[in-house]
Amino acid sequence: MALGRPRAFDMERALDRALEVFWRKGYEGATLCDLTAAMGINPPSLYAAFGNKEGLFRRALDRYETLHEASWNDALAAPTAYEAIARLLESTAISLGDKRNPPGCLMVQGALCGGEECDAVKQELTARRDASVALIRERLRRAKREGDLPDDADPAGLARFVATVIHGMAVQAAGGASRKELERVAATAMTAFPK
Amino acid sequence: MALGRPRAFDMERALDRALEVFWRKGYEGATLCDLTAAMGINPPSLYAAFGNKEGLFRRALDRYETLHEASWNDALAAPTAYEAIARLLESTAISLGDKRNPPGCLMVQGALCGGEECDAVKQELTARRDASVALIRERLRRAKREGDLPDDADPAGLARFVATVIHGMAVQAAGGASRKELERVAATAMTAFPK
DNA sequence: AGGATTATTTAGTGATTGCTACATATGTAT
DNA sequence: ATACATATGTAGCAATCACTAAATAATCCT
Repeated sequence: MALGRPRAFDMERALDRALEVFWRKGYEGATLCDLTAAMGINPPSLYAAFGNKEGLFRRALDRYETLHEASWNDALAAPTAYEAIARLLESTAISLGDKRNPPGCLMVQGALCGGEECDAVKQELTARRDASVALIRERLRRAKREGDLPDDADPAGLARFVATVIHGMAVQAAGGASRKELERVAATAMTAFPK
Repeated sequence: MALGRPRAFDMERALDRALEVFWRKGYEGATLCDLTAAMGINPPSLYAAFGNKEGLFRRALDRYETLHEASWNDALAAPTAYEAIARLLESTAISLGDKRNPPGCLMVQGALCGGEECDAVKQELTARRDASVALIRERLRRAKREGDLPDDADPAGLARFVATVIHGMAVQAAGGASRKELERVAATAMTAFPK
């Protein structure tokens, strides 16, 4: 067992509460007071466990990605590229339309812009969004090798289009769009996808 | 002429500077210190002219919309719905890809989320984004009446799809996407549009 | 039992936030 | 000239920001 006095709060549970706050208010809008209140701990405990606000945010980002990893993997594991992207957009609509979650997407609204003190966080989010574009692109490249996409298809361009639709759906959801509306957007987007 | 001591700064010029700051940092991230420095005035002048930070932001929003009004009107005035949307997406790509502007779109990143003190601003932005969806929808309804869109076309759904792509492009642009990449996204989106 | 190590609570820190009181400056109306 | 009305610069307001010093509490190891 670890040395010293044991931690009195549950890390994962506290992280989930912090995630909820960041998701709802963004990096800049989430105050330490909000965070400690939601997590049920005092500032020194937060700093001992996570370093600082930015460290906590990065951990919350990891947690957020973990929560969505399974549905992304499931979607991209579909036999054809078309089906993979269709499932990806559908699961995005379901997740963004779920009113049990805060509205919108942490990867988008966590820090699209802001004061200089959140430049690093802004960069981190951009990098993670780009990583998800790369994930889609690789799936489409594979599809092209497997003859599943036409030879003249452009995996990079299509991947960016799909990501654009996903991020646009996140903006719609932040503005209160329903699951049905998001699913309709997803279905329309799929008509742009080579079959 | 107006009574009292005349204003020593140019309102429009000052508003443009404020717009630039809000555009780059968002409503929450823009401090009054940033704003007064950029506008070249002291806080009391700002408050006398604009009421408070939120009032200044709303004026900056008006100015932002004015700047984009012409290209929106031009695009939607195209003879066919297809061409109207194509032009709309193209001009969006050009505007968002113009490195002389701050990255991204004020309507999106101005306040997607944030602390409670910016709830009103968040609502205002949502309302204005919804208004632009309505603008597109009305153009598509007209197209349907004119036989320019198939009878089974869904103007509301298509309008929301187009808005979703535009807002997604704004997120890409905030992350540094180039004009070319945005134009490619726009072109791909158009393949989902009935011709 | 006693020392070492880590967590927690309390109570703050200096810096920055949006905003304003007050005195002064600059214009018009009479 | 005097009164009135509005704008400006100086200086600073209370509140909140992210963060921490210091004392105490709870565990392990010897």
